Amino acid sequence: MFKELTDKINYSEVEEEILKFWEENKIFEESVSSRNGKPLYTFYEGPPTANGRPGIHHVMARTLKDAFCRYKTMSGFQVHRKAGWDTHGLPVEIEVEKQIGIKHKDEIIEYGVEKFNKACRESVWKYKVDWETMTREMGYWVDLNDPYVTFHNNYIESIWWALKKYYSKDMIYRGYKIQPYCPRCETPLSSHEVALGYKDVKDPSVYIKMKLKDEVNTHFLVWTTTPWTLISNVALAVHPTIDYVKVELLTSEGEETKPTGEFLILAKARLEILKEKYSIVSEFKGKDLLGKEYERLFNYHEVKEKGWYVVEADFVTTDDGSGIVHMAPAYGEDDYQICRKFNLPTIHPVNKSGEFEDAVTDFKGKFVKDADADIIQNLKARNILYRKEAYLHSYPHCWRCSSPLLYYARDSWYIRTTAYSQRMIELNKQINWIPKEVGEGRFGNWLEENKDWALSRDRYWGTPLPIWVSDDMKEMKCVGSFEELIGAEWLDENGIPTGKFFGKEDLKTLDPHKPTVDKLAFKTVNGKYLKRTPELIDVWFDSGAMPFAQWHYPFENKEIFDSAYPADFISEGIDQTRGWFYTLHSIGTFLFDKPAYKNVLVNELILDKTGQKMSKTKGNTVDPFTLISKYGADATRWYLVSQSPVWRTTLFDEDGIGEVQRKFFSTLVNTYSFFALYANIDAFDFSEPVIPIAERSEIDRWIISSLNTLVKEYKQYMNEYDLTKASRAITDFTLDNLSNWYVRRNRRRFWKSEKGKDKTAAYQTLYECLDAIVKMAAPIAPFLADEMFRNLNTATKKEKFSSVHLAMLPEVNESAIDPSLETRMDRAIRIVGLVRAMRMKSNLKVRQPLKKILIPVKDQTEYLLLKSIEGIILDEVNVKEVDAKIDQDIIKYKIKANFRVLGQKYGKFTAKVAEGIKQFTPIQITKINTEGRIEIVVEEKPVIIVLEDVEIIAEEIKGWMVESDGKITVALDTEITPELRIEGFAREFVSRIQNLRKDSGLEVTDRISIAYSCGDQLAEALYKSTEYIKNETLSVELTRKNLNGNAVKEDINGEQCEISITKVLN
RNA sequence: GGGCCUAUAGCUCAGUUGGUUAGAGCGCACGCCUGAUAAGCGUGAGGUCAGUAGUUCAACUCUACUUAGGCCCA
Repeated sequence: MFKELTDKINYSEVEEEILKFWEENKIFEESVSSRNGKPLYTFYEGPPTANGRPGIHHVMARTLKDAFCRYKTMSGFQVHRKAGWDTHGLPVEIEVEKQIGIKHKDEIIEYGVEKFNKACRESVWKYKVDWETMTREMGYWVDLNDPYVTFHNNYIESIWWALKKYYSKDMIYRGYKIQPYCPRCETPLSSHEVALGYKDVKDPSVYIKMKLKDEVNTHFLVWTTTPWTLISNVALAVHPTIDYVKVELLTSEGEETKPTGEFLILAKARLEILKEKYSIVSEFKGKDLLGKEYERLFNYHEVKEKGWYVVEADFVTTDDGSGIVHMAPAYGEDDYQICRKFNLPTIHPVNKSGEFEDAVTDFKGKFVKDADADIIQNLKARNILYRKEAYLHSYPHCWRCSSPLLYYARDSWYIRTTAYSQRMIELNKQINWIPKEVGEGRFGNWLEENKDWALSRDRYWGTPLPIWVSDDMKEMKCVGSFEELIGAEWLDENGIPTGKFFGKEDLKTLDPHKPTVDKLAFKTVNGKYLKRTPELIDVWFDSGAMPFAQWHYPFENKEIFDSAYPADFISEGIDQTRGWFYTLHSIGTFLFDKPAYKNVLVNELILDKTGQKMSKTKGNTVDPFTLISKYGADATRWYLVSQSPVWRTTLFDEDGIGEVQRKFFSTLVNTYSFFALYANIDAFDFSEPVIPIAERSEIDRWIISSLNTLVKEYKQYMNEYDLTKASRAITDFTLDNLSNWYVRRNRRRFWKSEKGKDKTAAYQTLYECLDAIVKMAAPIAPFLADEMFRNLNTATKKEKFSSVHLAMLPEVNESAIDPSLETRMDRAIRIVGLVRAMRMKSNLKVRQPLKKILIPVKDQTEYLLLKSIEGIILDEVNVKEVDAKIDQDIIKYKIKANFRVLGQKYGKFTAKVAEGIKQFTPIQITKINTEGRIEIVVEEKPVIIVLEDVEIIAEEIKGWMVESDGKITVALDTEITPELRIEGFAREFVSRIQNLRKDSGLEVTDRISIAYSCGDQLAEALYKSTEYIKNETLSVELTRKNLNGNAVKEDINGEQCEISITKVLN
């Protein structure tokens, strides 16, 4: 027996049952183990961080991951799915700081780094339960029992191994990094934190004159909004191709202007900033200025390198300022990069509280921002201040304490990624990006502009940088495994060697985090101690190392790693382009000289339904748990992937999930229920031999052909990682082809016909369709698909698999695809539509039989085509005859140009020829139609038009009602003869009886007896159709008698009638 | 400032190598159908295919620019 489902199905309950079934029977585990020995399809899970609650975008990302892993499993691959957790980094620290009430980084030391990190280690799992619940409820199959965790010792040891690889090839170096820094909290901020605190503020905007060394009385005009950085000025930058001018300032006395002998250099496009009159002395490009030296403004510091000359930089613009940019490498990223390029000195006279050091004698001890006014005063006194005003702009502030942030050069460790960026670009070409423009554009450009990776972080909770250095930084040692720590000497709290050494037994209890590793030192041959550099590494290195670190490679699992690198598939949000996608690629390229992944599916943001970004402050976030319990995971998943291509932004509208459920899911369930209802009545269990497709009826062959076409398309889309097209194709087939055409057209075969070959064929055909749909839907809607698969399979035992997720996808049966049959059916569907439209317009309901329709056809081929679908059309539109007319005496044709053909032949002449064709007389149309060619004259030139140059469509048929869709024209005979009227009564009457049966709650197999009372005309019609009526309504008796107004009153095509039905007990 | 993406009906989206009636769903109005139907089907209203210029016999489609929005980077 097939389990009967109703459309009142509670999807969440079904899903919970399926979850239990999966868990009790270890279906996920089996879906992996049952593919032992099969080719691997490698998937890498990008580790989420579990100290934030999961949101709807996580459901999206995980649906994609899950769908393709299931798809590949059902295609015969073995797909291991190891979960992972990203557990280090600033977000965790901030969470813990809040928890224990710390505001300042230094307080962590007071609190105790050990205690602090212990708290971090626990805080990491704050929302683990939520993540696990979400993962389970949404049906994301991933092995949560054996995840990789970035703070685990094995994971960290693998990272150390990788870092030593870098180190030993001289790929790690110390440098400066310009970081946003809060002078009050004394901590650098991440870009994420910076974004939180932009405020509009007024800063001084000053133009300064910088005196050229070798031109008399000539100054560069330089603009800055941070006067305090002028102390550290080391160069000026110009754009090489921008026009610059040298001007002489003029004084005016009355009408007269006099030269002052004072010259300024600035960008030509910025002349407007000059407040007095001037005359242009000369004009030149920026590159002509390169190398020109000028006098230092402030001489507090001695430097070795050459500075104070003009360099080129392409970020210089003429949007504001003077087109000449002051360079202070310690305080700006652009400045720093340029100064590295030209080997300029770096002057950093500011302490960690943001105050000038003593060396800056005039301003020492002042907070730099507060020193601005004094510096301006100083410049003014020296007559090198040209102009000063206020400047309103958006400037970042600390999100915790509101102090203006400073951009600071800080000591930092770098990975020299620029050394192999060309190789990254080459290897990127091997990666299949979906969509490809992310790979070529966003990611490609990022690689083109690659900068060295700032690896270190001055924080506490993270993977320690395994480098030990001497106090003078001259000696270094990089540790690439925990064993290499053996022999290191323990230090006490004050950093004094204790004489105790790290031994083999210490390996067992080692916590490779701070502060433990900081207590170890290596003694060098000349007696110096190497101590660990205090920094951690960027958490992005953690996640980028997961291909090998998840396996503790190379210390263990060499074979596993070798067979599982690179990944076949990864999928994350577009925000990972410069995050995980990059770090995987960068580390992979360097260590293994291979891309880390072959296919990467990028998904875009999910916005709310008005296109606004979802955020907690706006309150427009969507809670995945609520959705899943309300609609079920299947509908949510299906909605997310089918709504819009996943690599475009999705506007999330909850109503859409309801629609998916109502339309697709309930139609599918209804179709299944219909099947189950009659299959149970007829005890169909697919035990009969499969009827060859060739021996089935045409409509069976049609749906099987369409189904195979669908399977083919589906696999193509899935192999292109296009879930949107795949899901839409399934939906369209299920709704249009299967439910609204095949099942509707074939209902009678299930409930009427005797058992036999045709009925069996119908059951087998519908079963095969359902079976295939369920399998194709399984990757996206894993619950309902499994429920239906199991229901189908329990009854038929067609497959040995206990779950659809263990089964194989249907194969495409090419020989079952019959394109001409599909075209024919498409034609029939369109004709039926046209006839329905005409019935509509003349108010003739489909139950009223009509005499005939007439369809003009061009030739014998079309005639035969039409005849082959005649039966379907007649039955569907309730008409007695299809007349396929070839003769044209009563049909008026319209002719129009076939531009596609004509355009190639005539080029510029096309429009004129087309106009000529439009003017054809009916005789000319007939001539070209019968003779295949005709000569016309266009602009006095003879032109031969052949049949392929034109399209001829019937437009009107004399005396008939006509409807056309531009290709096919159908005429309908609307006359209702007495015989047709009688038949119409009978059809209408049957319909009423069926409704009554249904309303009375009768089973479809119950027998009834009917009594009715009505006028003579209707009674006569019913009498004549007695057999038909009894047969259709399963009634044993049909009698006319006086019901005295006590029964149901009906209007049968204008005739009043009373009807009563009674169930007959057998 | 740079890179990438997007712009088609009130809303969400299709639209093939350029070819002459630009489609679907939702919503709205009206009607029909129904022993699988809380469903479905049909009809109707609703489009300067963001704008401008260009290429072409022909542009929603190709090119350039502009405008608006989004994401990323500076």
